[in-house]
Amino acid sequence: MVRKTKEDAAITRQRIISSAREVFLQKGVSRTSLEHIASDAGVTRGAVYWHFANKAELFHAMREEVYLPLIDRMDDTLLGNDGSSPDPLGRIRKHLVNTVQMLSEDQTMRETYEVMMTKCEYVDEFADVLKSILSNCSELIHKIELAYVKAQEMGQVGKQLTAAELAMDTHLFFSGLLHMWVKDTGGSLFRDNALQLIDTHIKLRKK
Amino acid sequence: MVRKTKEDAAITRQRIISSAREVFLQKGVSRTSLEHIASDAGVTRGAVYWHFANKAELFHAMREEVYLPLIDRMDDTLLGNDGSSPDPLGRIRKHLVNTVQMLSEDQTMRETYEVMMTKCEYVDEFADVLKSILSNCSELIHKIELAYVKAQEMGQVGKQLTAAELAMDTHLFFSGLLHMWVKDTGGSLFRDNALQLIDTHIKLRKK
DNA sequence: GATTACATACATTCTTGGATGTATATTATA
DNA sequence: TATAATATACATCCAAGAATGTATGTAATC
Repeated sequence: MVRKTKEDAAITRQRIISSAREVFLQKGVSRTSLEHIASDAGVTRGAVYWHFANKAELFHAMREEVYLPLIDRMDDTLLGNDGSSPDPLGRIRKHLVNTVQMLSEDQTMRETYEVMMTKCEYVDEFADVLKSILSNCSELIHKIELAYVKAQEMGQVGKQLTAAELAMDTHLFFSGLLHMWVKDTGGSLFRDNALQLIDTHIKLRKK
Repeated sequence: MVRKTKEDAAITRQRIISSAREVFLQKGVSRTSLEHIASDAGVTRGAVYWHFANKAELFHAMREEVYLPLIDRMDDTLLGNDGSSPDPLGRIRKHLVNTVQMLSEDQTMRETYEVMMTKCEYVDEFADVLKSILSNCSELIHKIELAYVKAQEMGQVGKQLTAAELAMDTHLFFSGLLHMWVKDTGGSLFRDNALQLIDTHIKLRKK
């Protein structure tokens, strides 16, 4: 009972990715063998090796499944491509809120973040993932900065600090929040208060 | 040539810890075998197993060597036990600056942070390390809050936000900064600008 | 002489990668 | 349109290495 149709194969591939995410989350990436993933997906290692050259490629597939659509959404919110009212500071806030809400609601995204932040060692084949993250950060900071420039032009935010400085502070705040949110599996410290923490951060630069 | 004196044994133990840190940094914790560590330290696995029950205990020893003294220093700076002038906002700033400077100057601390942030998977025996970190965060946030309370009493900081809110924002900013600092091995984005980023953050709440 | 501080040897368990098998889709051909 | 050829989508098997933990050996110290 082999040689399925292309659609069946695509389903198998997707199942393998989902299983990988789950087992990575439970065992950590290093301690997860391809046999673990295969049996969780109801296939054998043969299937895994057919779709992915090795564990690293599977990891990348898992990551991109979440990251690629995420970046698009962030751009829309931050740069105002979603046709909302011209409220740059509000858009920055909305971007932060949206991301946190997606983490809350989308289990796949939440698990992927948790794997990447606390269940993966960035060495050898995985080392360049960090480079990629850093590069994404640069772009994101720049987009936040653009929003702050507009916010300053509109008088939403004071000019005692530059837009670049404000953007960096916001980005660092949010990086910290995401890290703490993901690690705070109990929820009492950060997860339950994330929206309020964002509001605090935004209030600090109003007027 | 076995059975050294107690001092010799202590030196051996220390060498094993140092080697562990180096090899962890290069290979990641999971891919590091006790044989790797032993040969780097110039001993055999027998010596490693004599001093540590397993890799996890060795990891904890490596971590505590850096963390225990660090927490003491932070308390002194933040709570003003170092007898400096009563400038609470300045003490918060000093705490942030001190930590970044220690990261820059102390290779052992820098490597330990890098291992913990990007070369370790927090599963099974390592899972409770995250709990420990979260718990330390709570205490640290509380100490920052105390400093903000005093800063507000002295009029250094406005009262439109509570000290608890300010402390959370500062802590999240600094968590983000530490993560980015450690990952920014190139240095161009965060390492070279860390002190200025801290000043920006402090300026945002002055007056 | 007992214990310490290791070194050495061994048994076991995991994991990987590759080779090979194989039944079915798909495509080309006639 | 039927069929032959081939590529696909896996499953199965095997060999080899690597890592762990433990058990035991041993020499120096206390």
